[in-house]
Amino acid sequence: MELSKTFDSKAAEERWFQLWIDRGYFTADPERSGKPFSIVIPPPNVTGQLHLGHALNVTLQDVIVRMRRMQGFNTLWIPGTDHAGIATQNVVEREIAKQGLTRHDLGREKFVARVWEWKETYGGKILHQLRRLGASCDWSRERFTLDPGLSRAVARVFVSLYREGLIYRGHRMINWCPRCETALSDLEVDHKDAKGNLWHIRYPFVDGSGSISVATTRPETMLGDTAVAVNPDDDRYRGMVGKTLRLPLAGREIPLIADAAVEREFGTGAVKITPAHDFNDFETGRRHQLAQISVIDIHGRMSDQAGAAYAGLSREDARKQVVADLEAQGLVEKVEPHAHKLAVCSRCDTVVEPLISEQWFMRMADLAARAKEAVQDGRTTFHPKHWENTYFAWLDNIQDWCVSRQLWWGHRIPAYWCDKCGGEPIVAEERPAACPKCGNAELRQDEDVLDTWFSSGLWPFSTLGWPDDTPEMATYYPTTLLVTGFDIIFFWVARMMMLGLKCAGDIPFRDVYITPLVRDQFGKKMTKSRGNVVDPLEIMERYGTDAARFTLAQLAVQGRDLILSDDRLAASRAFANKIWNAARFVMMNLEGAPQPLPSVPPEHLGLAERWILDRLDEAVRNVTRAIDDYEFNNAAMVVYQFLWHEFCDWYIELAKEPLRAGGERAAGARYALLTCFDRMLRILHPFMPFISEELWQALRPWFPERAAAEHLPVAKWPAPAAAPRLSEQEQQWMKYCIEATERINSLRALVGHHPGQEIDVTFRPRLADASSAFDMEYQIANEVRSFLPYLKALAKVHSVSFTDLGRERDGRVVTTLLDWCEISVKTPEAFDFAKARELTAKKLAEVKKHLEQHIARLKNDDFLAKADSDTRDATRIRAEKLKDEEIRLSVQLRDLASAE
RNA sequence: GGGCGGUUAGCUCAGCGGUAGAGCAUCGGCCUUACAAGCCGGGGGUCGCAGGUUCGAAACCUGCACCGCCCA
Repeated sequence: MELSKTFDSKAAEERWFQLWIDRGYFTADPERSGKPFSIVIPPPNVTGQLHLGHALNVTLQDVIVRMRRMQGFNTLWIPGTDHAGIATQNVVEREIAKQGLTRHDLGREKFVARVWEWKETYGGKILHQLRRLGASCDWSRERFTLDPGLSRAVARVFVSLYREGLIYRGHRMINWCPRCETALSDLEVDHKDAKGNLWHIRYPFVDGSGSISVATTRPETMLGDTAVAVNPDDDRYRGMVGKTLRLPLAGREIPLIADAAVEREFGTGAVKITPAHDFNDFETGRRHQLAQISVIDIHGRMSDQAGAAYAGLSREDARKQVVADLEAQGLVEKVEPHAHKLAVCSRCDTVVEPLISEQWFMRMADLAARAKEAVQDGRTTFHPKHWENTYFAWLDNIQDWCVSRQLWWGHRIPAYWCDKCGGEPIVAEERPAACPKCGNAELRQDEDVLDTWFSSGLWPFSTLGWPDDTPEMATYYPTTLLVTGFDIIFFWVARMMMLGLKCAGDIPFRDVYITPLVRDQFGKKMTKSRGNVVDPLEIMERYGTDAARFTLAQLAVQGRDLILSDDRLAASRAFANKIWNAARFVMMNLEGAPQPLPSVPPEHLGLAERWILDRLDEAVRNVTRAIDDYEFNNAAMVVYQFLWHEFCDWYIELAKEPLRAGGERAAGARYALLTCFDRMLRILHPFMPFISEELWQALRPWFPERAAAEHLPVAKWPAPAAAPRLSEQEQQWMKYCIEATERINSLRALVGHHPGQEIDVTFRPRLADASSAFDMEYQIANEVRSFLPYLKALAKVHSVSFTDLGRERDGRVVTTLLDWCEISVKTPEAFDFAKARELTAKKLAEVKKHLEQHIARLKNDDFLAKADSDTRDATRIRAEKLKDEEIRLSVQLRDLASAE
């Protein structure tokens, strides 16, 4: 058997994912043993397309879910989508608009049927994209917020909260989107920077005693003014408060009032009050019992109350007309450019109109207080923790939530009106047969639907079968973890917390991991309007899904944004290639080897074999801890470092020697190579599920410890050995071996030998050991002999010799100093002594500088008195070494000078 | 206006009280039969600025500057 020259990521992705699904590896069973570990996916919008935020979010969830599954947890990861009321309705409205139809032409029933049709055909595209990422969700449990079960949960919650008085109907000011023709919650409104004007308009006093100027960004709303307000402490208007003004164009008489909320610095210090079209003015109007005159209707057009001259005009046209009319009357004092924030619908970007309207609201104060408590007392924890501040801040300033939407796509509000007796609505899960008061059977269900987030808020338990007592609820609720972006803390996290505590009787999740935001290579947020959105599918296509996932995990640092670059992706692809080729090397050396390979007890393994197995154990410990702590970047780095720089760079090279030697030593090396690969691939699997499975399957027949599991997703997470396989002495030998190899290679490059050329090296004791130089020589020779075969192979050493300090130094050598010895290599005939002197002098200067710093520290009484003893010792030892090195470099410099 | 985060090598980022690190890029040498998507070796940083705490600060505190985000 042989591996192809390169890894075909696409073929592996298709092959393994389908097989995993077919085998049911991701299918959860609440009755199974094992500690539960459950996650619900933050449901993406059903109209959604996979973007990098999703890709990151899902990759991180998958990393942790896969590890937990391998660790033997009873794992559940539920996928699904939300129905995205406005967004989905918009999509279908646009579609039928192509045939010149509006939803009203079709009627509610037909239109909703049409939306369902669209959903069945195109909706959930994003879930297929998540599959391509390798998401190990329990796809048999896919949920949709409009599913019958989830809809039942919605109705149950609405009814019970209504009965408790937590849901009520109110006549209040709300955000209204004139294009979507629906109410919006605060969170569905975006604030954009806009360049507008500040119009200063003169309002004359009725008594003819002049006029007062008000400044406004929305002159068209003046038609609905019912007062002008100034700050009571504003000297400019002292004595005028209480007088009556004549509202231009409308002709109405309105009072000049004083209100402390007026900012004296804004405009002229006098502001017009339009209680029916501005949130602040609404409050001011209430304080002063002002009339509310609605001059703009739900279509965003001027109403009859705006006056015959303006009724029917759009807000934009009305503004032009009002300004023109005021100018004609000479009432526009000045117009100045003004930068301000514009409130727009987050779905369609239309300027939002504050309107007074009758809507359904959820009382939030109490729910919010309990949601806050749960985080304060640590039942739920945010990672990183500082996001708790954002969560608290929102809950502290919470307003009642407008939950009704004037849409057709969504959960229709379970409230029924009796037009005969016209009383309170009847709120019930099922349509009542008749009005309980008058017996009228012709009840009319409320036209509105609920905000999508109402059902999303129930997601952590409605997906588990709530309100029924299901085994899923019993086993998996509260869920373990929610992984989401910070922008969703209000939408999901807070509302899930409130509703989970209220309805399911417990927190919805124990941990909340807030992912970084993915930015483009210039550090800009990716937005459609900027056009800098990167398609993750394209990235997966170009670099392979494994590389894309690995890159995202590697860059996922807590508390910092993530900048994705091609360089990083290419590096991950190179990593996959490296693993692939390491496997090819192993395969090459398996010719004729028995399947499975015989197990070799540690005491029969060579030094290098036991060393790499110990190092792997350390890597396993570190990667496990990092994932436990949601440090995905560190986890990925541990795997990368081990695989590439320990296993490939060192162990594979070390193994070549025993493999060549054959016999028992080769068997030991093969054992170590295969055992490493088995475990390495297991810890790689959460990050790179496909290549790991591909190689695991290829090598599996030879694994000395044949796994019970047939495939990696259900293979056991490796457990490190209880004790290290190397003694301390042996650990030191390996350290010396690696160090000596690096130094000799460095010397080889310095003297200009060809990389492949074998060289002779001399070991001698350090100058500092001069007092016992002879013993030292003996000891060093012993140390080196314990790893000499490795050294010869790795550092391409032809012969080694040992000498004590007593013997004459040959001037034509270059030397390097280690903790335990110095190593010299002869210089060739053609050697650039001047350059070598320059380098040595530079190094010497550096060493001197460091040495002086250390000496100064050791002479400092404060340091000696206050630093702890470990630090003092370390400083002393370091100073000795520096001194040693200083002498050695000086000697070398002198030698180089005399040798030429 | 309130708040949060960031500022470390050319780029992307670790480190968060005791010798400044990684990956990529760069430079020199190697096609050494696992891998040129590679191997070996090297160069490169007064850790945003200014104060303070400390024997000692990239790290802790304060202020400032700039960048980004959230909320009003």
